[in-house]
Amino acid sequence: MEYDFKKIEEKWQKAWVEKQVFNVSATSGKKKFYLLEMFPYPSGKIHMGHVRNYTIGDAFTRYKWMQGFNVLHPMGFDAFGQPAENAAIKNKTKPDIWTYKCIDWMRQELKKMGFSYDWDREVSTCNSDYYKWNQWIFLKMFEQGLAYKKKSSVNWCESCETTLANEEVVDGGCWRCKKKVGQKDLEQWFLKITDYKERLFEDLRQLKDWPDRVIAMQSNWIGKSEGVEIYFRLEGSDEIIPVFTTRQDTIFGATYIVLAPQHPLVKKIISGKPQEKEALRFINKALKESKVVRSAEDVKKEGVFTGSYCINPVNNEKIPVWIADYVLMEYGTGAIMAVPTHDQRDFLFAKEHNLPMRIVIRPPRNQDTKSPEILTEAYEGDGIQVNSGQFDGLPNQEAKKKIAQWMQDTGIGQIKTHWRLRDWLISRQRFWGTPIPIIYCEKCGIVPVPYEDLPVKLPEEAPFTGRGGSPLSKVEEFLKVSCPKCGSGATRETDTMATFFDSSWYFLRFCSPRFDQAPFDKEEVKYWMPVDQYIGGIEHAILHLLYSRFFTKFFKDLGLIDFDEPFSHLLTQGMVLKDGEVMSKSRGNIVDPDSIIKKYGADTLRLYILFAAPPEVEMEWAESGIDGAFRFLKRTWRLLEYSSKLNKAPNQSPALEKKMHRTIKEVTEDLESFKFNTAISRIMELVNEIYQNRDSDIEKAVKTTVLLVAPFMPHLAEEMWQRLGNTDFLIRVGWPKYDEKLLKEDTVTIVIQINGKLRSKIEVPAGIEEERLKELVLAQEKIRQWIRGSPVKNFIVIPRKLINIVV
RNA sequence: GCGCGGGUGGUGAAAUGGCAGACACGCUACUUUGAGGGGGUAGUGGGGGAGACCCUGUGAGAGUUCAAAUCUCUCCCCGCGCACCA
Repeated sequence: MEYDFKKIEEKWQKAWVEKQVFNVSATSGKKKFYLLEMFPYPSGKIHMGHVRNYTIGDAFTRYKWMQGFNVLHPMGFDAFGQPAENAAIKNKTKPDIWTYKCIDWMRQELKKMGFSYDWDREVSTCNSDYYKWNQWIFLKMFEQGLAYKKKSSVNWCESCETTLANEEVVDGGCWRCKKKVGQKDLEQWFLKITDYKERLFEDLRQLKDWPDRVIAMQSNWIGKSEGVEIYFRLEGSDEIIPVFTTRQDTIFGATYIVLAPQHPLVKKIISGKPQEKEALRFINKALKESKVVRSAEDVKKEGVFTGSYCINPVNNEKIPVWIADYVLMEYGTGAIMAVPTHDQRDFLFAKEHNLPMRIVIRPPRNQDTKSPEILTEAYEGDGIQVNSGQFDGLPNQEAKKKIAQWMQDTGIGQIKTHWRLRDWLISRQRFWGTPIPIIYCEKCGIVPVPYEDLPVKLPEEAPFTGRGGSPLSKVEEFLKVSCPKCGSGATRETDTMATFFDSSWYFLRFCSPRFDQAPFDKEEVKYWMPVDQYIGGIEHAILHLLYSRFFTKFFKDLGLIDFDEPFSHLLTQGMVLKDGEVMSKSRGNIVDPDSIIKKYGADTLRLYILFAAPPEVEMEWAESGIDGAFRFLKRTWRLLEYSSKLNKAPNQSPALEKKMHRTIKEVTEDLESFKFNTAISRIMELVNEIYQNRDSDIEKAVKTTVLLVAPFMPHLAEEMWQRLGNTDFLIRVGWPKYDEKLLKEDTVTIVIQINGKLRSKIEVPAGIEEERLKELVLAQEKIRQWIRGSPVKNFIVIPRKLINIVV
């Protein structure tokens, strides 16, 4: 009875589809569970990262089914994006043809893994019946003033001829083509996510079942900080330069201020100064650089003196005004007060350019506050105020509050809350995305496309040359329209939406994927949402999750839903590495899941990937581990042979029964916290125990084993279940239960330590009294020799576990 | 630079204050009269010992504790994220 995985896997994959076992509908009275994995970009082939993500999700889905939940587990494709356009340029094909081919391919591969998806709910974001609702949502946002246009200096990739969000710039280069990114001024569409900053920040508290790490990243990204805006007057002028700081306690140590190169006052300040030429050269150079300049270690702190001075309002000191590219126009007021003694970046800059310093906070152990020149680095910690006028002697945290209030009272500054979060640029000068449903009319201006005219469809044909902006702008029949308001000639917006827009609400679409009255059916969403368990890569910890949270809050405000947060539980899985590196085409270290499936079957791949490491951490791909997984499958399979001999077998072994119940308990607990690796190892132990007891009645234990492995290796489990004489699909069979009474042990082994070192063990009745235990231990020959008459200073008893004798 | 993870045998990893290395991979020996990534049994952190056993050991160092892989501090290294965030 060979284990023919190919035949078995095909058989059950077919059966699941034919009997529609994973097709669900909202059924009131039935407890629901919505499990979602981040849908893939259809690049063509699935990679190990997908396999890991979806295997984790599938195992949990099947477990939830067996627990009696009505489980929604959908799959779709995040199908818009630049690779399709690049493929069109390169291969003289069309983005839609390329994309749909890739989707077909990937769907095939996902099916071969035996994942429990309700395929009837599949969506692709590039279908007009999906992106129509992107446009609908955009129009709603436009009505609310949440979608607006502004001119803004954006990252511009010459190679891709497109704007890039800051998020899309990696090491000063385009995140796709890696080429250097410059800047360009364009009228762009933005979404006013900043209107939601308080709620996005406050509601993080609701997300108790998200990893702390992700909460921390989101929190830092939104970046609420309380501080003071301080007003510096330009010397010999009425011009005021506002500066935001959270370190107002260091204001007496501000020895210069620095403006961003884009600061509006820069040109005025330098004009007519001897430094003007040099300053202009520096500014022009800085403006050409992309906005995202990440500090490499060897990057010098570059900057120039403007020739102007301003007045530090707390002590009327005249301090120089500099320009430097380490100050960003986008953050704060585009100007900073520099305190080199207490900010490391300012310190490095001051050293480089020979600027003055003053210590204003004394570290707890350091008395010398007169010689800043001997410092080797800035002191950023807490301490006592010095050289700070009336605030001398106060602990700086206390001074922080007092100084803020004093500034507010005297008008030197104003207490302000500052947020880091900026509005979201969604315009893309690309073809393969959702057209922004806006029309420009010479008479009426910006006119939204009427709802009844949606969707604004992408044209069938467009020239894909890769040059000179978006292909859409060259398609006449798309471009030329009549104004919906006045009927005169007008043109369409040719920008398309960033694909993050598409994925910010797909989890809602899955609840009613064919609904044609609105993006989603309120009633369906009411039943299924929120997503009970969301699973995906850590790389989406900020943007995708933040945007999805933003959309959810927006829908709530529209009255379409009644919850604040879309994802109750979040699991971020680790990456799959090969030889310590991420698998990638460029590194040439990709292991194709398909080749593993051919050789060993999907169940083996699933088992291996779950067994190799806990889901949250990176896992190292080691092919040798596959053999072990394959062996375990065959070993489990062979249990059938022994169970066929069952009839003759005498009673069940009590030890085996005990092990069985213990295993059920442990596996259940492990699954609840996604510890698949230890869950599997416990099942392995149970199987080992069955083999030890194969001469007794093992029927119950084998059946239990089949149920326990069902989430991990479902094809094999279904086949075994059937051969054991059952007819139900496993997801409809209840998850096994354990008997608490059988878990109790009559005796326990207690470890005996002397001075913390393991010296002996003793087996005693489980309920033994402490005094009796003490007697027994001290009577042990070995223990007597170790103690050798020294007085026992301490005798620590940890019930049922351990004794430590201190002598 | 900032933020977040992590460092345990030859390998993937267990153990989250209480027996370090569960479960696997690999390796070694034996075994099964049928080879080719078959099954079974035993062994396997390092050092010492014929042996019962002993010493030692979780990146380095210090601390807390009866007891530390686990908690605290300093340092080193690796990975990931980021908008030099004032």
